[in-house]
Amino acid sequence: MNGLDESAKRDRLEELDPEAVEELDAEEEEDEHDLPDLSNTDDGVKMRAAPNPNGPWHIGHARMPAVIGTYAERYDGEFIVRFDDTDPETKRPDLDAYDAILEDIEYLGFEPSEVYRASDRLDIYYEHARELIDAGGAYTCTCPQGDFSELKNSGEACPHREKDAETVHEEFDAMVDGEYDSGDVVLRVRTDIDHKNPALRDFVAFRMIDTPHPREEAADYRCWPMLDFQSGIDDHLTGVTHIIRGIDLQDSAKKQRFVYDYFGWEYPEVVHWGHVQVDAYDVKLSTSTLKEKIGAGEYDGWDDPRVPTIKSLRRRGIRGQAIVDAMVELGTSTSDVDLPISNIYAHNRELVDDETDRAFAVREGVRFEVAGGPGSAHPPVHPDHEDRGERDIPVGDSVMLEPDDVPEVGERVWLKGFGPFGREGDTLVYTDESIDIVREKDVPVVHWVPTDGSVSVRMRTMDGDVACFAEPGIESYDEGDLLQFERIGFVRIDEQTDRETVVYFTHE
RNA sequence: GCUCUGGUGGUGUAGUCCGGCCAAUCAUAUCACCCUCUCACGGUGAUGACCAGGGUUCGAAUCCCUGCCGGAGCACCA
Repeated sequence: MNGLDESAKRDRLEELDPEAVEELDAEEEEDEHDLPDLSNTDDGVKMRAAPNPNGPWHIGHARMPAVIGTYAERYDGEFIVRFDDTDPETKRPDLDAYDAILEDIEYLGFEPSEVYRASDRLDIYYEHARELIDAGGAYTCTCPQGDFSELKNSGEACPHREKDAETVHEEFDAMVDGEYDSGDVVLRVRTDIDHKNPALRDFVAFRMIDTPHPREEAADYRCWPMLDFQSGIDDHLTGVTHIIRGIDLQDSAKKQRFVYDYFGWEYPEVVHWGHVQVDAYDVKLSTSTLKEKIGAGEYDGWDDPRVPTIKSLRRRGIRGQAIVDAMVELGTSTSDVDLPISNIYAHNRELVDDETDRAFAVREGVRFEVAGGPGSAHPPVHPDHEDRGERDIPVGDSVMLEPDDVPEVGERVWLKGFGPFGREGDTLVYTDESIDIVREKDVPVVHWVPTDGSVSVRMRTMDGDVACFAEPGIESYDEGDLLQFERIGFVRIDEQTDRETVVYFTHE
């Protein structure tokens, strides 16, 4: 049977056992995935997100948990979070970011099976460095940075490369004990000094940093591992089977394989993906840029609607699932990808539309007296679900319309859920006509609010705040609830006070 | 300069390994129509792509060559 191709196999099976074909089809349907298959999954799947906790996450960061979380579910595996916080100086960790990141992951709908902090594990790295020295795989080097770079580029070893292990041990111990200052000495991995790719030649594994780590538990260490060493050791020790990382780390696996070879370890499967760009924002998707601008007061904080962070999307009422869906659709290709924010919106709309109650709100309301009419309006809570009941909007002497919806004198308009009106001067006069005028005469149907009793709303959008009035009744919603302002878009109730309701605009 | 690595509609993706079933999949986007007391949701339809040029072949998105364009690394950042 193995000599046959898929379709021939299927045809043959069809003859022998039609039911089995149906089962096969059902299985295939379940097997359809947005993400490509992982290779080598027989021994399980364990992946990791290894963020540097130097700030809360922007939208691009959501891709890692989205994809590895999805893979973990698909292969019945797991994923861990490891904070790669081994640079107390130039990429200094932000103490609040550890929990902020874990919250973001939870909001996206995933739970890591384990959480590590590299800064808790220095002794483990030292231990492995010593083993590596014993294996002849590392040496201490006091070359000035520029000098080594020149030697390296011409494929020449530096004089320190042939030191005996004993000396290297002594010097490394002194590094660990903090007896050197920043820049004085490093521990290098002995790779291949004339490897054709200069990027892989004898890279740095440990260096000295004078600035104490912000975490108290790690503040006494001065000898810090570099990413390629630390991450390589940890991936093996924590049982990671599959690594996904950016194309900027394309050489990491190649560097780390030298270390793995010294230890006799097997390297995990690796997938590289490109960068994600999200449209619709003026700011770069960069933690340090955001930190700077927020610090300078250009934005209100990490959840300002104008800022491309996960916290911002969350506050706007976008479901974590919508972000995950959009990210998973991007796949894992090595080229850079553009993610239109509208894609996240489309997924969100699909998730929330059916269960979100409707309400009226007008921006820049134009006031009209009303004459006649039923005195109160009863539009449905949701047009597709009569069983959810109807709203009750008492109408006093006047209503407000949006400027675009104001009819000309003599024209008619249908106030949604209320009835037909004709404009006479600045008064809307009830005409008591049937809905046929909408169906047959193209009378526009518009939303509105009563002047009396409507609620002052501040709607925060990506383009700034908009003052609105919303129908009475929205006070009864809780903070965190979603609403659809009919003909405007979805909003999330952020804050209810006596004076006003603050909502965040989600999307149309 | 050296070394990696890519290029399918506006966007993302399938197909590329093992050439034909690809006049190229699906989603989103945009437009139109239908439904509708929302411009939401839903339905129907339309728009729109194999980077370029050569070669191999009966046949190329797929293989080969050249070119063009892009991304990344060559840090005591992650």
